[in-house]
Amino acid sequence: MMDVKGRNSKNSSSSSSTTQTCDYQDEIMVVGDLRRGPWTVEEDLKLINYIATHGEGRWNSLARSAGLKRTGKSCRLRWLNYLRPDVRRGNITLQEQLMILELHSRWGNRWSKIAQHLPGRTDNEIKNYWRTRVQKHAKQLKCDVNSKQFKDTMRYLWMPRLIERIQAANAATNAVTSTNVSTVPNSSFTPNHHLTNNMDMGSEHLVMAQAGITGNDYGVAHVTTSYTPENSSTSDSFGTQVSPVSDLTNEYYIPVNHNPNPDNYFQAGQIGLSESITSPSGYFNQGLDLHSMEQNNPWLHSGDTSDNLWNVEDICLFQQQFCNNNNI
DNA sequence: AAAATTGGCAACCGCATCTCA
DNA sequence: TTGAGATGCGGTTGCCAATTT
Repeated sequence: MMDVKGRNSKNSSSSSSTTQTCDYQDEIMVVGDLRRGPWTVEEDLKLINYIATHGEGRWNSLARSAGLKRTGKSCRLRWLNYLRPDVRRGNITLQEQLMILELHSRWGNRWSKIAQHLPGRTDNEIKNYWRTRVQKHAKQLKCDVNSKQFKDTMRYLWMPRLIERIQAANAATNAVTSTNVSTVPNSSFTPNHHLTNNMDMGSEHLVMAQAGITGNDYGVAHVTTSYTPENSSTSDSFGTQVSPVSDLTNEYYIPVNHNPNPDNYFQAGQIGLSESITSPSGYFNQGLDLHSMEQNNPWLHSGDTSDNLWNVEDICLFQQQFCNNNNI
């Protein structure tokens, strides 16, 4: 592939190695036959029409055949990240945020893999979300995004809070739609139902179901247990507990098996989201009162669905109590 | 009101892996 | 088996709008 640098690149050495001259045209750099930079509507239409007729794949020849003066890579990226009809745009929902946090804690920066569990979201979008939102919080805390401190904060404060807000939203939705329950397909999650599907529902299913997203192929959830003070303070053989703060009753699994291979996590469906949002050593029973924290933080109820789920004061309080409770 | 800073995001790059002749 | 081209992935860049100073 021709190694050319566009206007976005600081490195101009490569372009000087080419024999072509640069010519700004409609604010888009043109090097030889190749255009770079933002796509025009015309180019988008060309790409859409070509793919509609011939399908996607073989991007280099596609670019040529479609009459696009772009690299194959550029065409592919444009299609996958922007033009594809099933690309979801707009704000990342609470459920999606929860999924991203959960999956990232498990897989790290495997954006593509994470994106597979967020229908319609691209790896690029998730990556951008992580960098702009999540890393921002790490920066505020003056800690590394990969540090245990930050991960703990994320897991024990941010994620439970997300769940609470999802539940709150669901409760409001259910209140509105409760008179029309019969219209909900059986694939949707219904609280207080003990459903059976051999535990084959992964966490994305749980979140989807919990979010009340219907009409998908996720099947039926298997909900096995409810939170009680007893089981909240004791762990199963995998140390799994449920946070009473989040009141996960009926909404998350208590895992019964452990699959050591993260790649098989969802396929096996043996471990639910609960594993990642549960508390260490019954932590939530030891005195942290997130509800009182919320009462002191009215902004938490602002209705913002982005990332105002916690602030630095929250986190400091959390960390202080965490250390106290664990004699750190 | 203007300048500086920040945040969000599209698009690019290099590298690794896959595919196929 | 091998090598060239295609594809996919994660990291990075830089534009631009919004916000702050």
